[in-house]
Amino acid sequence: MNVTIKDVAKAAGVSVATVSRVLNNSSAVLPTTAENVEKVIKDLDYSPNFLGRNLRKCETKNILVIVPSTDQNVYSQIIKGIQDAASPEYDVLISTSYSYLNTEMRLLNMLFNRTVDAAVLMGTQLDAETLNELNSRYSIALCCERVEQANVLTVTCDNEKGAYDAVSFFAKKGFDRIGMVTTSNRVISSVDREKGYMRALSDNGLSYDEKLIYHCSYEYTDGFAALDYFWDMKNPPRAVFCISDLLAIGMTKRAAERGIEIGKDLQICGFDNISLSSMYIPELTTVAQPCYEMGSLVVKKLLEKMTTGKENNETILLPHRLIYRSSAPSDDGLTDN
Amino acid sequence: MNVTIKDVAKAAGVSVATVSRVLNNSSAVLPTTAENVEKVIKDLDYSPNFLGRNLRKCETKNILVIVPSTDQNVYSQIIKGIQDAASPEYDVLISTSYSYLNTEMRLLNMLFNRTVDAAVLMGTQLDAETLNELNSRYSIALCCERVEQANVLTVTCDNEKGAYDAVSFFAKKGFDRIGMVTTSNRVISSVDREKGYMRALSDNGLSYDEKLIYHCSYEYTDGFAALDYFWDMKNPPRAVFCISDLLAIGMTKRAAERGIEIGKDLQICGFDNISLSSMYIPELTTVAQPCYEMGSLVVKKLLEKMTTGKENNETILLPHRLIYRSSAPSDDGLTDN
DNA sequence: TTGTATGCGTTATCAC
DNA sequence: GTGATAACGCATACAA
Repeated sequence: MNVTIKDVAKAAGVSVATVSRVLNNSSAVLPTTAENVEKVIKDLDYSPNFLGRNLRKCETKNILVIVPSTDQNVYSQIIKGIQDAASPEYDVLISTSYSYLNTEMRLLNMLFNRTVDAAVLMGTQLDAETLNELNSRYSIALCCERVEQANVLTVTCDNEKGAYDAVSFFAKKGFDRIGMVTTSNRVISSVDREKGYMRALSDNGLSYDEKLIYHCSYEYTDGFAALDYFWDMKNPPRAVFCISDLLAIGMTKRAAERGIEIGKDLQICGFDNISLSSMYIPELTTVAQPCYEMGSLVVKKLLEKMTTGKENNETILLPHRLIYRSSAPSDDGLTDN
Repeated sequence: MNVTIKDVAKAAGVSVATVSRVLNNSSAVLPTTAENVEKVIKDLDYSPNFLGRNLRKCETKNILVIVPSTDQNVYSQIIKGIQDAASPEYDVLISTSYSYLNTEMRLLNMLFNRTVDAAVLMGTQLDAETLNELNSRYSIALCCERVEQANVLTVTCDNEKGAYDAVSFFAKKGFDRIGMVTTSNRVISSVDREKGYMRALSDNGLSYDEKLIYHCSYEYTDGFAALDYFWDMKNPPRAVFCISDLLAIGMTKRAAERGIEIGKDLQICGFDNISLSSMYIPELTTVAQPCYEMGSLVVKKLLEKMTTGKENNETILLPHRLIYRSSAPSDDGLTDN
């Protein structure tokens, strides 16, 4: 077996209590004995077993972050914010659910069995009832994707307003037929972005045409079909708002294949500002989520909640930002709103 | 406090030992008592505290995976392979080091303090000596990036041969001046890829010209300067091999800005086959690493090592694949080698 | 300032 | 088939 606190105590000629004390520099220990113990610890290359410590203290200083995936999305940027806010007090453990409810449940076991003290759920598949039940017994928070009726600490951005701003921008630029690509899956962020689209149409005196809405899945390749759908209409929209950058990039890719020039023949705006959006050719105009801030804030609030013990189930909407790049018109001549 | 095994035992009118037995269905329990206990477990919504279990069993069934980052690289694809190979017996905990040695060391504490049973290190900053020391006391493995002199279980791909194939391809297509973009940082995969470049030149009767090598960092934006460097030469190379897709995409982006047509004026080949490489315009010719297989295999071998207790510090090179896309010539008229 | 003793929640060994 | 009970490694209340 490994070297334990007992071995250190024996070698140092003190009690385990004293060793424990120097480990946690909890109460006063004579400098000389402390020095001696530390020397032994180094000599024996002792490293405390946290299973014992955690069991005793009823805490692990681990935070679990469940993300659907880490490829081509906003999560890796959010994770950085989470990490920084948690460090150095807490370690952040990331796990991917691949959007499977079963996998997510299995990962949540780490919360139930005390492997972690808290969990941040991004794009959760859990329903409101389950979340509320969970929230009453464990420290959890949502990030990115809120859940309707869930009374759980949530940090996200104003998806409705983000979409509203993007679509209003197109309207103000003179486009009267504006398409939208959204998900068939009724994810709340998509629904919110659809609402923003609707409100922008209405506020700008544009009529709603259901043919201008294209429903599909999340994949980049779904953007191909979206482009074809719109461009093969009798009277194609000349501006399209996509509820995600990935779909927008899929459209752009397909447009290039068909010789359609994005930013000229067709204007496209995405949502998220994933790192890819500024790397692409052409660069993608998009609604930026404040990823780092979202990650940072959700952990800050969560830890606050854990230390104070005060209930806090607020939903915080962080401000988005419309980023003008080449896939859509510049913002010249428009006053800020 | 929470409901424990004791509470269940009391409520079920049996001993904690019996409850433990039904939990682990270790030894035979009367079906009727088992049924009863399970009912109580459900009623009390009991969930075993793994800190106790782990402490007792000296294992956590957790595997730590340390990655430099998850944005725009091969790691997210490798993680999927790791996850699948570990599941359902082990949980996979991912943590990002952002390539900081200090952070990596801090994360390795989870190994020392028994929060995890094993660790997979990707692109580690640790030196061979430290790794060997670690390997003698803990279950670790390297993936993606090997470390010279480190006698540790390693799964990666044949970087030298991958580069060799890419550069040979250019040579066979008639290019006699082939550039290379590599990292100033002496990372072993870069060094191996450079070696492959050299050997391909030599095997194809091409002379080495140090001016055709551009050294920079890892960032996508470093590709910009690389493009400028080559294109502003008196006699620019018409084919360039980049040791990473990200650098190749940076070059492509800058080329578009300058009106240089990649795949026509200039041929570019990357390395890695990150998901972005097939999404980009133009699509990137690249050397594909078998990411999923690498992740899957490293965990398989690691678990094998842990269960059998047999030492296994082999280095396994998985086969790469040259993927022909639009940023470089097609492979028409070339025989397979 | 330091040591002794107890308990955290669980599993495993031994009786019965 | 089941129940006591010791142990896992540690932190802490209490005694000294």
